Amino acid sequence: MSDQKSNHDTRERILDVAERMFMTYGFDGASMRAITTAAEVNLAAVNYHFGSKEALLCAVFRRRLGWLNRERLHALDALEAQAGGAPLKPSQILEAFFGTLLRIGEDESLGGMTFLRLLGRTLTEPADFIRTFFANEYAEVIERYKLALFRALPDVPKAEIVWRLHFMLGAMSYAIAGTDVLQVVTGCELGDLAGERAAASGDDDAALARRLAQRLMPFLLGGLRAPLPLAAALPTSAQESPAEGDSSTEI
Amino acid sequence: MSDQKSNHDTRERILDVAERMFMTYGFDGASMRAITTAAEVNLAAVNYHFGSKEALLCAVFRRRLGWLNRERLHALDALEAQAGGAPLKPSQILEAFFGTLLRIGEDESLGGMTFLRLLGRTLTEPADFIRTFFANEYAEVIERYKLALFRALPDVPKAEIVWRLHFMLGAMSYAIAGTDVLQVVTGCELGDLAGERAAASGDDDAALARRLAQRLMPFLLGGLRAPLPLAAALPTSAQESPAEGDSSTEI
DNA sequence: CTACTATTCAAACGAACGTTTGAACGAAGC
DNA sequence: GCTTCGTTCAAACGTTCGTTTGAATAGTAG
Repeated sequence: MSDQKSNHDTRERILDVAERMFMTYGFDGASMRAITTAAEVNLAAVNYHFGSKEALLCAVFRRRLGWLNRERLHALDALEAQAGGAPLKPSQILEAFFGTLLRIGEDESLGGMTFLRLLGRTLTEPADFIRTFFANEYAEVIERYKLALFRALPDVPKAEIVWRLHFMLGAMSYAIAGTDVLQVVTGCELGDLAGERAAASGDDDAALARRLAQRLMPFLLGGLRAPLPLAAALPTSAQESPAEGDSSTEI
Repeated sequence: MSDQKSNHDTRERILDVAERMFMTYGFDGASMRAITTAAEVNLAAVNYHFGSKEALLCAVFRRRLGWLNRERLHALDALEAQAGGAPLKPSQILEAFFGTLLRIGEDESLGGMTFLRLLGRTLTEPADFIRTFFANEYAEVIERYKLALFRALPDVPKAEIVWRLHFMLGAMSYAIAGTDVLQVVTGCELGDLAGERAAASGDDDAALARRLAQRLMPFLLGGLRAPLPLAAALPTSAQESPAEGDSSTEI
């Protein structure tokens, strides 16, 4: 019955199934019994190999985020080396950050759209262990990219850049998680998207990922370089907020 | 001990507490026992007044979304009446849609930031009853605004507008839900945001909501009007995709 | 063959969950 | 006063959850 399940085969099979079920049903909604049954392993296997359900979720993410964060840092290193000390272009930075992420969706061996959707969805889960896990996992990468954006946009207040980075992450997360409500909401009574998605279901998810990237990147860039809001009614932070008069057209 | 709890007082108190606890712990994470204990009502009160936990969540949203959707439709009606048949400006449409939403955050009697955060968070919950509930609740409003955007941006392919509406909803949802991971992620080692939020905690949430709106609207508008992606590698949908050459600067 | 380690398995554990029940309570109508 | 109806209450129901346990089963080295 059991073909050749080496020691690591069970672990990997659990991770694959857990990735898919956490994505579909959420962390609370995917029970250990459902996961282990679908993975055709014993109920106790998860606790034996990973320790707990929470540790399993972290393991699911660690398997993918290692590659992602490494690749993101390499991409930034390469860009900065190529620029030779000069500030990067915002479009380059976004391409390195979001393009690398979206490439996961095109490659099933990196997790594919399943992992992308899981990632986008899990970022909003309120459980504490998830929050601290992602904070630790993302800290270095975010810090590097934030500094790169600061250098790329010296005339934009740093707080504004952080806000917009926040907005961009949100737009991306929803976009990739969005088989949900929003797909239903925005897709109602419009055949175009449905038709596109139906046509894409024939292809791999890879095509959908490429299309998503092509659509998302210009949006993010447009948002990042949008005119600054008027400085009125922002009396608290008396930080660097001068000279946004003409930056509105040039940022 | 019990002051003067009229019949409706219990219902309202349950709704208030449920709103806050669903926001903090999520739908699964907030147990009936925790909710009823915090509301100082009997455990059976929820099932008596609302029928079930799922119905309670829907009631929490219905209490707020009624006002929101009505206001959104009125705002659009007013704009279109004022324009007298001419297409609206995209900024007007976004202001009517997102500005109305963000005004909730400024008014505690409309739910305040608590409800905004709950809304942003719940939109990603994978439970089926939540998806269908929001789909029904939002259908009319989204349809109206989508058509308004189509008329406002006649040179932009409709599918592209829907994508960008999707992105905007995502950016907004994350922005308002974002006490979470993203606040931690983007806030690490940057004193500005933390300082701003600390300073804002002195004020109401209203100040935070206003600041958020001021920051979010330009970002969304910039994303909506960003240059279109190149039509290359999009062979499937042979729809209206001409004339994006100069629309990149003017949309 | 034996001993040992790593893994799998069926079974059970205690806790927490959403929901139901039937009695008790209190104000209003006749 | 008595009944009626909407509401509250303590208690329990049955289910499902994540986790633990101890025996059974390979696979490997001595």
